[in-house]
Amino acid sequence: MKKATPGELLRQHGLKVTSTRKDVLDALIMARKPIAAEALQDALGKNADIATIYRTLQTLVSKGLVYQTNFRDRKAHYEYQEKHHHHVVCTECGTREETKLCIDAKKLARTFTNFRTLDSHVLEFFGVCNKCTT
Amino acid sequence: MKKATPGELLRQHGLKVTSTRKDVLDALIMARKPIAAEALQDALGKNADIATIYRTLQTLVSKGLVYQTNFRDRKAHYEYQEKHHHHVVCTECGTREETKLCIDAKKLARTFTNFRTLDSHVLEFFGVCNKCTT
DNA sequence: ATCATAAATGCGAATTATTCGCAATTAGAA
DNA sequence: TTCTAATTGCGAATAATTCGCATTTATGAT
Repeated sequence: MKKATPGELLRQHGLKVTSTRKDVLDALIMARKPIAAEALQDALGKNADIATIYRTLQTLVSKGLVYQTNFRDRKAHYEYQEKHHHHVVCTECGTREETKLCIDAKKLARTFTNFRTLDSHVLEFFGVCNKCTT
Repeated sequence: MKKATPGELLRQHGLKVTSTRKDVLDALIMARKPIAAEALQDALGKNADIATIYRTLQTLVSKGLVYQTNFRDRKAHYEYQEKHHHHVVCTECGTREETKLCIDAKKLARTFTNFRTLDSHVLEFFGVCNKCTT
């Protein structure tokens, strides 16, 4: 199957298709990495209002289309979630890399929590990258 | 072995023992749950400056004495890390509960990342609690 | 114990990320 | 096409966190 367009993705998730939403989602897909709201605005060439961007991001996160995380740098980062994954952050230089390292939360939810189901999780690793270690 | 006092903990981690640091660490130990900087100041009876509290928290986090996380509510939460654990957050009512559900990052680091070692990780689960589900 | 010094603190002000209120616009159902 | 609820844009407001700098303090050496 070919990849869905931003508009199709929005529709599939029961969202009204507006140009801002398409633009934001498209920029997130292009970025291929976690990106903060302001950087997203830059990517959009200032064509979008920052408050609208924040509202749009909230919406996308609530639908599971976008992964929201934070790297201990006081701002939220957003990433289009094509396939689920997490990151390793270097506490020295801030470099981030993707990792497949993950946890099967859904399967373990009932054993380890009182929640019936878990919708999502945030998982980020911190360490010192090889460049900074030497 | 009996539990170390805040002062001893600080010394063990190579930190200067100051009264603010002892107070902050003590308040965190008493809290027994994640707490934001401002709430910590309240717990301290306003006796400590908020900027100092933030600096102290950074220090404690960098030494691994304190776990810093965020629950998608725009502020950082800090918790004394006596034994390692994480949380499940209800996206409806904000309730948080502890969970033992975790991942053995150190063991898996070399297989899944290019980092030699991982110092810490943030892991938080989001779902809808039983009260809000019904 | 006293001293010297680097580290930690307190204060106020500055930043910066994020949200709010409201009027104007727009997507999608009828 | 029309109607209506949802979305947007704008400006201003909040709230969390950090900064600069003068003052104080903990600790190691004398």
